Amino acid sequence: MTLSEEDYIKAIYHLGKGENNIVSTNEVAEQMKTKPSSVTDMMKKLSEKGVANYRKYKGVCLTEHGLKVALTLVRKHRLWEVFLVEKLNFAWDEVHEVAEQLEHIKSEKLTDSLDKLLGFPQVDPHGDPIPSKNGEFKKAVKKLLNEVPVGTSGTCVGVKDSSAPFLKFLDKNRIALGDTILVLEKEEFDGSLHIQVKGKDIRISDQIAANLYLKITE
Amino acid sequence: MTLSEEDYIKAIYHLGKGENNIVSTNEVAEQMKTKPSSVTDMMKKLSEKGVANYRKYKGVCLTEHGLKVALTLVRKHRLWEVFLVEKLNFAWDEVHEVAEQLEHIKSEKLTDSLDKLLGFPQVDPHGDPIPSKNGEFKKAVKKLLNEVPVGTSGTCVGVKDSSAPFLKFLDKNRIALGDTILVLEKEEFDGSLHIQVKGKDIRISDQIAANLYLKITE
DNA sequence: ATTAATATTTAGACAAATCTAAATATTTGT
DNA sequence: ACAAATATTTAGATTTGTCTAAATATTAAT
Repeated sequence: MTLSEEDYIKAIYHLGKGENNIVSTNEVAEQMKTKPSSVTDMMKKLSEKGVANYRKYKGVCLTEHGLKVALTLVRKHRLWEVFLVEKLNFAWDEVHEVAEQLEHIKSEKLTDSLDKLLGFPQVDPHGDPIPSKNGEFKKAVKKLLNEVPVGTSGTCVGVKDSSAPFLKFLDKNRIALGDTILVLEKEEFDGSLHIQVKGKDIRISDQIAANLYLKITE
Repeated sequence: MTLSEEDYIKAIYHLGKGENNIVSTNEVAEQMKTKPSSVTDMMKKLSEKGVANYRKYKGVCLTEHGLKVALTLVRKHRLWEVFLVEKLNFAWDEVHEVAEQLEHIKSEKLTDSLDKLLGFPQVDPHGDPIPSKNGEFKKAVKKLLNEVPVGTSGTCVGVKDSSAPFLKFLDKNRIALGDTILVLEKEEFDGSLHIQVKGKDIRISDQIAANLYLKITE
């Protein structure tokens, strides 16, 4: 599998939202930052190789085999992201570009050893689940912190309100993007929450919780 | 710099034995497993890019800039080899192929963080020195263990006698390829040695020492 | 149901990296 | 110093992945 072929497979996978939906030539072209005519050529090639089902004017989706390739790429990408953050102290938002390169390294032994070194992580630094060696993995959804039930654990991935006061609050309470948050308790009276972040217990109001996005794997 | 260009630069570097000697088209072709005509084309390109000095029929060597590129590649290759052995428990002889891929990853931050994670190693698992960030590095030489002075430390990289009894002796004494050996003392009378391997002190005869290759950085 | 707008494909060209075969230069042996 | 052997380059072709422009198919709108 060529570097370029792998990139197209990943594009089809991601545009299909992990559901392997049929995606259009133009969608792929936009994602890959190429022209539709280039996509048509590549779709024919991927079809011949048995990794994609392509029908003229109808769009393309992955075959069973293509899906396996895509999941392996996603697995490698996310494992490397964990490595960069956990072992090399990269920041949350610095890992993507390098992981795009590292995901193409071909060595099953390398991938599995890395998985082991990292303690078989379930999610990457963006809270997205990491496919297992045999390609199974959970779906992730993004929800506001005040909408999840008690006992839920997830990764903090964004804010709804990005005003200075709110961001200052988060900073003061040591809540940062990429942190894992566990909901310990919810106060019925005012909807305030008791949560755990980086091993510390804190209490936050419903308003705060209504402005924090969590990514949770179901 | 293209993947292919980088491979040619490394080939020129290695054929020049780290001395940046002029190397011939045919030598490069053999090393790269391509045809001489392909090499000619690439040499012209590398010359135009300012990384090599190529003169028709005369051969090629690297420019100052090309040498820098080569040393960066060697640095990355060897750091990844250390990573694979130290962190992922790869064996001595399993690392090369994967490192060939990893050395092309472009991220200065990644390289330097890796260097730090590994504790700024001086040599790779084959005993070859690792260039520093700014391109300085020591040369390594291969010598028989009985020929080095007391106090010398090096990496065990091979055997002269590969008979079963000798290999069995090494195994019994826990001496393996890739191990670091330090010469503590030499007995003048019979030339026997007192050495340290993996934290253990052992004594070996001159005959044993005369059949073990050590790689030492001067 | 036709036309207009949009999406997709085809045809032909290009750059990178390679190859083969032929031409040319250099080196070696006498 | 000259012929033979060897090394190197040139010319022209091929593959991969891309592009533009033109042709064709699909979809949407009246």
